[in-house]
Amino acid sequence: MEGNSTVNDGGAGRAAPRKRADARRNERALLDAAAAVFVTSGVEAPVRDIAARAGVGVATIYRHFPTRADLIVAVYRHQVEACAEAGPALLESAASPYDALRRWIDQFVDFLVTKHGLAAVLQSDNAGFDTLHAYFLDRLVPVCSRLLDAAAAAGEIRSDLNALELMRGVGNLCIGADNDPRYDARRMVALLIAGLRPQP
Amino acid sequence: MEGNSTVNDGGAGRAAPRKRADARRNERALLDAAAAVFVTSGVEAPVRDIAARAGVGVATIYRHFPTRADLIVAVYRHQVEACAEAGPALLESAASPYDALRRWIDQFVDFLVTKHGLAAVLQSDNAGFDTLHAYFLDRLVPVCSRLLDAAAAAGEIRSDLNALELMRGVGNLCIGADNDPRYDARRMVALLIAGLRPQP
DNA sequence: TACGATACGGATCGTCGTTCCGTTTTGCAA
DNA sequence: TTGCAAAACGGAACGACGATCCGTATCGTA
Repeated sequence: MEGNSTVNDGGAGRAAPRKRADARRNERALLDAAAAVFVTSGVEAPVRDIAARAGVGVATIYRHFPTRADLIVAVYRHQVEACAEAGPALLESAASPYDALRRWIDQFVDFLVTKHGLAAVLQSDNAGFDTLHAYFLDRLVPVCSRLLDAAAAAGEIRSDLNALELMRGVGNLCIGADNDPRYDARRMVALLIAGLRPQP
Repeated sequence: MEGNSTVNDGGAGRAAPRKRADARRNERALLDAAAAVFVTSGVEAPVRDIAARAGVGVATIYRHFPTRADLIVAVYRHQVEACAEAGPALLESAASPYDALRRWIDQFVDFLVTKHGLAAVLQSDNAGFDTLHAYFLDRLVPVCSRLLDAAAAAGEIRSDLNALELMRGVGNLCIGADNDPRYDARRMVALLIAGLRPQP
């Protein structure tokens, strides 16, 4: 678990051309800088700020992460993976499939609301963010779908539900959850999840 | 119901200084142009586009509508008012308070999803949009609150609900409802409203 | 018709994303 | 160690945009 983080090391693929030392150093510096700047200024922080924090020129950022989406994905990949892997685990440990679903969504919400502006950008129709969109959806929708199916099979929720739609709904509810103490995204998400139950 | 649309005509106030003819003409032209451009390019369309469409210079836009929020409010004021007034009406005509609430939310959602990018900007933490935020909330939250209270009094929904939070939740769910046929905001909102019912 | 106030329009400034290009660094081989 | 080509770098430069400034044109009135 090391080496060229973003692209290489698919495992089997031919020729890992092995990047230069300064390139690897800068990529690491950029990831650290981006993570730090994201915390204080949000995921839409100016490119120049991130470059400055990392002590590199702006072009270097584009060389390593062609779009902002690539940078964001790289920064949060670990946490997204953790969330994805938590799905099956919860399904085993929780009292019921519905409970597993509820807890998993909670975890996802916890992740989102602590990332300044991530939820907002996650649904941006801005082309160039569709990579980000795609990554999150590809990784998490199947997990959510499994949980949904299990809960539906147990008769705990309605069966006409679509995982992608639910994930987007939850993501949307998390937008602006920071910077306004009057709005509690967790409570709204809880309401949405409560709405999944079979209607009387 | 005419005259200086944005500021004057509060009714009682001293001296409606009566703006110049060209000023009134331009304000009207700007409102029409903005409405048209918002439809095609969304509410975040470049200021220059709107000015060009109206046949005026950019400064004129800022003279009449200091912030973009002012322009958006002016363009949609009628429809927001209509929505606000529909609340009490529905409460009388609907079969039950919960039904009135459901229909009112539906109407609000219909309004939001047909306005390119309005829902997104409605929760933007960007200062300068807080005028917009404030207008929508001031006008609609009390209406929603009445509906909520009525439904709660009838025992149709839980009573621990907050109108502001609900409005923001609904607004958030409407973000990105256009430009992605896989996401149906109406369905998610319906789920959220279903979640309002007293839990078993 | 003349004049002051009002409003106008486009030039201008600062910010930001993105690209371009001359320079520096690195890895490797002689 | 030294030489060199490929790889990577950094900052200048460009275009889009929001916002402001200022010289000019227009309107209402005396």
